[in-house]
Amino acid sequence: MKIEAPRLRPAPVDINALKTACSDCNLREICLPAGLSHDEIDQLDELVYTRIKVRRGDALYRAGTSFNAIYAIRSGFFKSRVTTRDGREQVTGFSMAGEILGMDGIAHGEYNCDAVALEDSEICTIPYAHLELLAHDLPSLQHHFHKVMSREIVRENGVMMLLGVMRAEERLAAFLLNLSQRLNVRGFSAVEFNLRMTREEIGSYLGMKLETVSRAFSKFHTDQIIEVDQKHIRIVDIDSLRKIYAHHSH
Amino acid sequence: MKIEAPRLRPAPVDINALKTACSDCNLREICLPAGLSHDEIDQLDELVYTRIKVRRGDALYRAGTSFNAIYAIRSGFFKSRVTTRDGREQVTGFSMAGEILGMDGIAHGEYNCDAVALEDSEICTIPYAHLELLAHDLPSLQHHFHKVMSREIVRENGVMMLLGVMRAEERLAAFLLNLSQRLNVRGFSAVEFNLRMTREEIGSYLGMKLETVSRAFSKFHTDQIIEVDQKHIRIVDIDSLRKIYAHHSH
DNA sequence: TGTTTGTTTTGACGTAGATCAAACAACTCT
DNA sequence: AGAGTTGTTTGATCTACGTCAAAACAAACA
Repeated sequence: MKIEAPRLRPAPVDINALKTACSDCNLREICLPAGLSHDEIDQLDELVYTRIKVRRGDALYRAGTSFNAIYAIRSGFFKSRVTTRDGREQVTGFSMAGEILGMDGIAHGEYNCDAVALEDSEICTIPYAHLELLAHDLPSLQHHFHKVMSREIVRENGVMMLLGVMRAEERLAAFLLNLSQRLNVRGFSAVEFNLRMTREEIGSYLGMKLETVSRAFSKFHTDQIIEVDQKHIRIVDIDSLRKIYAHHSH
Repeated sequence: MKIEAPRLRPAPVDINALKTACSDCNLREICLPAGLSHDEIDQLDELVYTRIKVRRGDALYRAGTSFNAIYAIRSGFFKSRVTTRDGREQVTGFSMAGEILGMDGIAHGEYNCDAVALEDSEICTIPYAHLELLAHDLPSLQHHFHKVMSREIVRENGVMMLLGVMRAEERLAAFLLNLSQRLNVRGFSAVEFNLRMTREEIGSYLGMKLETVSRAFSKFHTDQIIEVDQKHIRIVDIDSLRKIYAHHSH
């Protein structure tokens, strides 16, 4: 029997539950409002007036559709992916509550990726034109938005490192440590969680085949570094995981 | 791998030669001023008051040093790289005239990469604090700066695709086509150019070993797709190159 | 001009991870 | 509850690319 990892999110059913403003949102320290004053967040509330639900498997937006908003994840989990003509997908990232999606659309006026929900999710829509106007009035918002974009650049640098120089087990260790850290920031356990994505999606993200992902999981299990039961992961020996990640040797 | 000692910026030789303003710069349609009105570019001129030279092999900035400016390449060629503790480098990008460096520094107040000149280069320094102020007065500058950052995100998406799903020859084809296109935009030949980087640096960027890069070049040569003489490249059959790139099959 | 040092090419061989295949476990839908 | 579908694990085999080695070449320097 699998153990459910602790969750913060209560499942809101009615429409009123969705009418949560940034100022009330428990993600405000992580999300776009991070670093803004109380008054500033109040102004942001007026900007983020549309909240939508995206069901598991549905796309929040698709590559090629016209860009006019960025999105903050209020709850749920997403993958971003780019796809080739011949149908092969590269997962470019996984995103969780408090993270921003859609910044790839600013460049050319259309999104570059698909953003697909890996579980039922709630999304705050931030119309980009409004954001620009508000950023004009709130320098700290402007600055923070730059930071968010820059962080995405830095994150992608890290993925390039992963894909370019690391071996299969190092990649998976890096992936698990990254998830662990981000979940921890959000008040979840750093050592026990449920994966929201398949082995194939992990593999696509890490540039390896699903079988190789599976084998690496099994190897970590054998070495008593993690416990794996399907999507449920428990990190038993995080130091070993860090060592595998940091080693990079050879 | 050679380790370059960090150097302080060399004194510019002729201050007048360097005193080119954005408004006079032939890169203004490509660089940060792109899309700004004449008046707006004049304002930008006041912002970009420091120009420096960086000699081949020297770093414009290094990972970990504190961020306070972004840089526009006026002339020359750069690689950006991230390095692991154990000294392995991943080249995250190559940059040429009109392109912007240093946006990775906004996220955490320090640069995430080293930016190393691959030839003697001239750089326009854009103090970030000033840029934020000016962007406040010039909405179109703000918008364009967002675009530049977003483009970097999109570019990195493409590299992830390269590294994640493409095979060696596809990667090299993509690389050559990308270089060709960017050189062409700048008024250079799209089919004949000199590489500024070594096989090893290309390999690091593309996630393959220098021998594999060399073999792929030789293969293209044998197949009469390109002519290669050391760093000099002539694309003979660009359609074949595109086919190799677009194919992605298998 | 010759010596050194770094870069590129090419060949022979090894291997991490891909591919193929099969059994199984877990969801979905009726 | 049962049938179909999708995801996961594991084994056997294959291969694209890495590794090692050596020679040719080019650039840097004395």
